[in-house]
Amino acid sequence: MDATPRSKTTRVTLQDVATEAGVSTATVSRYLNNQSALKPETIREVERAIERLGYYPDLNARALATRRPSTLGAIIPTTENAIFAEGVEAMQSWLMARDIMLMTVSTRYNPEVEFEQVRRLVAHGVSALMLIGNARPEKTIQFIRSHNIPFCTAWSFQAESDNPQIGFNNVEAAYQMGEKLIQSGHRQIGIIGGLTHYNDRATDRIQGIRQCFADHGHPIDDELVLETPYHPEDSAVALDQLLAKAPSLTAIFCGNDVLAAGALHRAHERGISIPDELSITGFDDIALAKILRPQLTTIHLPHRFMGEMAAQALYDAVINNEPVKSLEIPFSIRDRGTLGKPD
Amino acid sequence: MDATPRSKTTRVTLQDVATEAGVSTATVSRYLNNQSALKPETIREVERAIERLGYYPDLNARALATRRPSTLGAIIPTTENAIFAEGVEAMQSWLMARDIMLMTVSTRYNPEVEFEQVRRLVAHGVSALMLIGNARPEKTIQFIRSHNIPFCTAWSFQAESDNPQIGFNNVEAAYQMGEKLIQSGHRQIGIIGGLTHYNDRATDRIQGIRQCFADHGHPIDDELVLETPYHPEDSAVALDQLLAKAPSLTAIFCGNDVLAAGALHRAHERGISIPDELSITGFDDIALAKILRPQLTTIHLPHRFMGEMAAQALYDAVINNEPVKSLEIPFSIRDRGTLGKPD
DNA sequence: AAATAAAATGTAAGCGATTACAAAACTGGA
DNA sequence: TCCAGTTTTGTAATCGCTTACATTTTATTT
Repeated sequence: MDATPRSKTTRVTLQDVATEAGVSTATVSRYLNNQSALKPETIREVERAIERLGYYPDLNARALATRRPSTLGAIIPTTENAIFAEGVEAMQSWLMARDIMLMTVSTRYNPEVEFEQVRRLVAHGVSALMLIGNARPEKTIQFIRSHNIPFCTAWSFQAESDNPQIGFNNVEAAYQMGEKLIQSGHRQIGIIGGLTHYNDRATDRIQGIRQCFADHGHPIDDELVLETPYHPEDSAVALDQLLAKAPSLTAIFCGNDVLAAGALHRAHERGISIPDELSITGFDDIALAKILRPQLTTIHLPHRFMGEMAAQALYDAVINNEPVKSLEIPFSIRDRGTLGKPD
Repeated sequence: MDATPRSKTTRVTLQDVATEAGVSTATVSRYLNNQSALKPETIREVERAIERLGYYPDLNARALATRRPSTLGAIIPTTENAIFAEGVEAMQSWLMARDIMLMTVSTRYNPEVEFEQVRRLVAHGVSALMLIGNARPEKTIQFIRSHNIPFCTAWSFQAESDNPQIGFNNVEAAYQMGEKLIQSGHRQIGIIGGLTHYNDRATDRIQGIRQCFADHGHPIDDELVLETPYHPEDSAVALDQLLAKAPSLTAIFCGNDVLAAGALHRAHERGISIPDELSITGFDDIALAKILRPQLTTIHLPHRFMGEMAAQALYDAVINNEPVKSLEIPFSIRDRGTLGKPD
């Protein structure tokens, strides 16, 4: 294969290849970027030199010289929730096929960390950025804008935001789930949502479901709306609290599938039969949703698709130098086993 | 904040800052790298210039000039399995605190893709690499070695491998789970393992459990050892096959928690009571394990810890220019609800 | 065969940083 | 006041690549 062992320290450079092939660096570079015509003979010569030396280009140096996009950045709250992991992985494959690297970093839902990560990625020369959601301190977007870096937000689509967005309408989705609940006969429900601080997805979902119930004449009391971190244990505690406050609840709307799983688990522990005695709804439709018993009634989101669309939007933006186009992604309700009719 | 809006195209460079501050680029650079002493007055001048211009260094250019490590690479099979996602996230935090960027890419369990990704990351100038497991075509490690890039493998620790490894002994872990099964009275079990092709974790786990049962005089028949992709649906199918072949099985050893979840789900569908009629064991102890009913009996691995250790090992290697030190990570069995005694 | 156009290659100036080495500006002691 | 010894700062080469422009080769036309 790439035979000759080279010195410990030095790297094989374009120059080395050029010398080996008996041509100039420009010619090798042309070969690499298959631009203007080279003599077949020269091509062969260069190819052999590259082969012999085991040369591969230094992409940083290239980026420095061309100022052409070679990496994009994605900043997500966490990779632990499959919801983002899947989307980012899809983004990555899509971009990689076009020879663009995706740098992914996470923030643990902390807006200050997010700001730091933005700076870092920008310093690293990413030519575009994807962020999750629209809620964050102003300075973050300001910083991105002031550096003329194309960006989009994803996993959320809010008519009122002027960010370029590749996402779905969380309010509407929650609202529709609400209608489903009402249709099934539920009148008094509790909510276990995510922490809404700087999290528009969590905020919108709660707002959507409350709006819906209010519109139908069954407003949800403030004290039946709980916010917790996205962990099953927290959700379990929340369920207990909810049931303590209002034993007559017939359904729990959860801000995502992880919370729903936690609630479901706790309900089982308490010997509550789902969905006969209590209905539970999720949000996201992660793989987990189909493994639980009963399978989770939840809202399906095409995460991979969304990731690809985001990748494409940013790609187009940096390649064609256009503004990033927003795109609203559709969702759908997956009616499975945790939503039933109250007695 | 960083006030003055700058031209669309140009980037603020060291030179700009130098001019603005009325000093040379060397001085600004010195300020940035807080090396030799600068006059307090000069420092103030430079700071103000940086502030005014909103300057931040181009890390690629810096990397080019210094040839000092600024990014490491991690190549994992997939981010969709929480097992890797968690570990990598821990790596990342650890490194970020030391101002090193981690570039993560995934391979979808394809060794050719992995090779490609290695090349890519190397071209991108990562100064060290982490790979998952030891099983892969020789050329991959050869390539890394030939470029004098420090690396380690993780999630697997095999005495016979001469790679630097930060991982645990999969054979031994599976063996211990086997002893637990035998201790509980199981004599005839089936195995649903991952695809062993270029996957030493899957291979070792299967080997460990078989070895154990063989050692105790109850060898497991070849046809009761199935390999499937890591998806619950595949595992469900596998369970059906196993039960068709040998209805008298009293337990199923699964290669990871996802497979266990799939088997568990299918068992429920078939009305098989777990663990009374059938025991199921998992491997990894992902968050899911505690949400299932019954909670999964599985092998706990400190993923975050492993990630941090890998980060540390590579960091030490690139900073101090030492060889990467191997480290065996301990595991432990979490005995929960899916392992019972056969009738 | 000479003149001219087209094709292929080479030269050298960047890209944005760092860092030897050199020069300038201060010290303080005689 | 002058000189040696420190501090502080500047000059310019360099990292590995791309690319505008210049130059040489080759092909085409007359």
